[in-house]
Amino acid sequence: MNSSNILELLSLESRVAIFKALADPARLDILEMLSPEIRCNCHLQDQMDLAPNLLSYHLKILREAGLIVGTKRGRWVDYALTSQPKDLLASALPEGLQ
Amino acid sequence: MNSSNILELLSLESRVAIFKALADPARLDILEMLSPEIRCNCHLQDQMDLAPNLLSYHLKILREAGLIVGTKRGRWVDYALTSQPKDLLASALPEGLQ
DNA sequence: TCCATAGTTCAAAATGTCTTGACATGAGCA
DNA sequence: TGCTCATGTCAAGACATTTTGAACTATGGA
Repeated sequence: MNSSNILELLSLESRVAIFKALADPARLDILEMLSPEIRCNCHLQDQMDLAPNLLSYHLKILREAGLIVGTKRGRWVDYALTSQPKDLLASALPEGLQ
Repeated sequence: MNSSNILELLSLESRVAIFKALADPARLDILEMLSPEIRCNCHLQDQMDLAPNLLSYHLKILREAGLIVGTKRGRWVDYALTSQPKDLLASALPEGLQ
């Protein structure tokens, strides 16, 4: 499926949610840490100097936008970029910017 | 100049401003109208059902993010996408999403 | 010059997002 | 069971953005 097909499936709301998720320094930092590899919440916590509940809040926004996924592992949660973040993003962009 | 070089030049602030600019339905609409061609403010005005001052506000945010440029033509202003919106956007993204 | 029009700017109210602190949940271990 | 730790949820306040209405600037034409 190419990105113009996905585009028709993404609502304006979802597209806006994706850009809102990206529009915050803390969340850009989180995505950069997740870019090379999967990270547990605890690792992000160590790196970021954010209250734990605030980190949770930012991770939730990224999750709801579809950019990351979290999987439980015992008491911890591992976060990773979703499998096609590039496609998702391309679908969210206006045509001329793809 | 490739996008990783541009990335080093873009401040975190500018990167966030780009995504904030994209994180609004009205502004995504505007960008889509500008994607195929240059449009005068008056044309956008006709299509968008926004108060003129509100349209001005949204155009300003897009301008300040570096996504569009406006050039005066008599009483009107023509708006267009900047020449490298794709590169700009790629520079603003976290590595794994480029 | 005077007027009408296209567009912008400003201040204030309405709305939305972020941050904080207190509390809840659920897994592991004694 | 009872305790601790990692994470998440909730409500309230702090802060930022959007929207509104009024006033302003600049251009073209009578």
